[in-house]
Amino acid sequence: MSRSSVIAPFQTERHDHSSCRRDALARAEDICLRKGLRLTELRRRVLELVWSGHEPVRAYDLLDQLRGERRGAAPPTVYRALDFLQEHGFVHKIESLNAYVGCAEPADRHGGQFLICRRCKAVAELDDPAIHDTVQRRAEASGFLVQGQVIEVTGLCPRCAADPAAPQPHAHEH
Amino acid sequence: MSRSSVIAPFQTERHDHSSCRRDALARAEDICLRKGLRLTELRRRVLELVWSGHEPVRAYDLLDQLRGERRGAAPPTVYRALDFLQEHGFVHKIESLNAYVGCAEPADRHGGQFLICRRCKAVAELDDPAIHDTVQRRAEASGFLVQGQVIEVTGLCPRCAADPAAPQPHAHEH
DNA sequence: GTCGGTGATGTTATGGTATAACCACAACAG
DNA sequence: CTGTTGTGGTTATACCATAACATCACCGAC
Ligand SMILES: [Zn+2]
Ligand SMILES: [Zn+2]
Ligand SMILES: [Zn+2]
Ligand SMILES: [Zn+2]
Repeated sequence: MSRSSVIAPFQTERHDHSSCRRDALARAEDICLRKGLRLTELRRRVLELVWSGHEPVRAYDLLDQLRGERRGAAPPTVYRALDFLQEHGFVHKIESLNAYVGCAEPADRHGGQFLICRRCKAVAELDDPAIHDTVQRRAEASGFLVQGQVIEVTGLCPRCAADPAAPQPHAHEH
Repeated sequence: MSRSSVIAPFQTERHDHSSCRRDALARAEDICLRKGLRLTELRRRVLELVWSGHEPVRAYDLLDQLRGERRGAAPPTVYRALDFLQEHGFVHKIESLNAYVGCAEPADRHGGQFLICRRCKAVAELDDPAIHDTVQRRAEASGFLVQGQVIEVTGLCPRCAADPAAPQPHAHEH
């Protein structure tokens, strides 16, 4: 058996998410220290907010939260922090949702493959070589030079598929 | 040899694009006739505009063109037409560009797999079973119930990869 | 020390994408 | 004729993202 390609699996309803968040921040701090990157207070806080759950977070939701904490927060505030975090692999953008999720394995650069639950909104991240290589090979078969892959699969996570009536612990409030 | 999985290949610099456009419109008219769908003047015109080239077209570019032809054109005008065309498979949305391309094989419903040239902006569409099945299998291996796939590959088309200095026949004017 | 460069953030404004809500009207079935 | 449905007009607003310039902290050169 090779290692699982699931690098951020769907979570059980009552997992200890504070440890997810803590681990992600610790990893980011470690990587920035080793690479000489500046994980400033703002960038650290935005990463922490993105890790408030396993659902993609929208930029203006982040902005609303920042406005409650920081004088003068504006769209560029959050987009610049997100740019930094994306550039160094700490968060991914979900193109089909215009929203952002934390990456659980930022150490190695990867495009990311995402399973997005339509019902509970949770996202799991794969880094499956079979998917990556198949896409790469079939694109090259058309003479195309591949530089990046966007792979976003929508559907139902195991829990929502099993019990469509179950509560949705992570659903956004509106 | 099985049939090629490329359903909308990259075009040569000087292909007869008016026949691409004409064929796409004829196919759409035929399908709508057989399915009892109403390809109205507006919808037909939007489809024609989307087929102005092989590059994704933005909704507000369509709107600008409609405004020159039609009194009272507004965002809902174009988005409603695009909704119809997407729903019935005549156009696809490129999520990573927020733009729309015509589909050359609208007969069978498919998510579409897109090769997007960063340089000339042209898009080729694949409908590769190997990609589709690999994504399906690997997602199911995580217990995920797949409902839709977004596959968008960015890079360089054969012509741009071969000659990075060549002119870009389809580039948008600004 | 202070000068100047660099990178991060503040600040204002704008551009780009998409939908809500309500209205008018045509086509059609009962 | 009348109610229903589908299409598009119209107005307004929400949501997503960047441009451009100002300010400030930091740090090394001198
Ligand atoms: Zn968690
Ligand atoms: Zn779910
Ligand atoms: Zn063509
Ligand atoms: Zn190209």
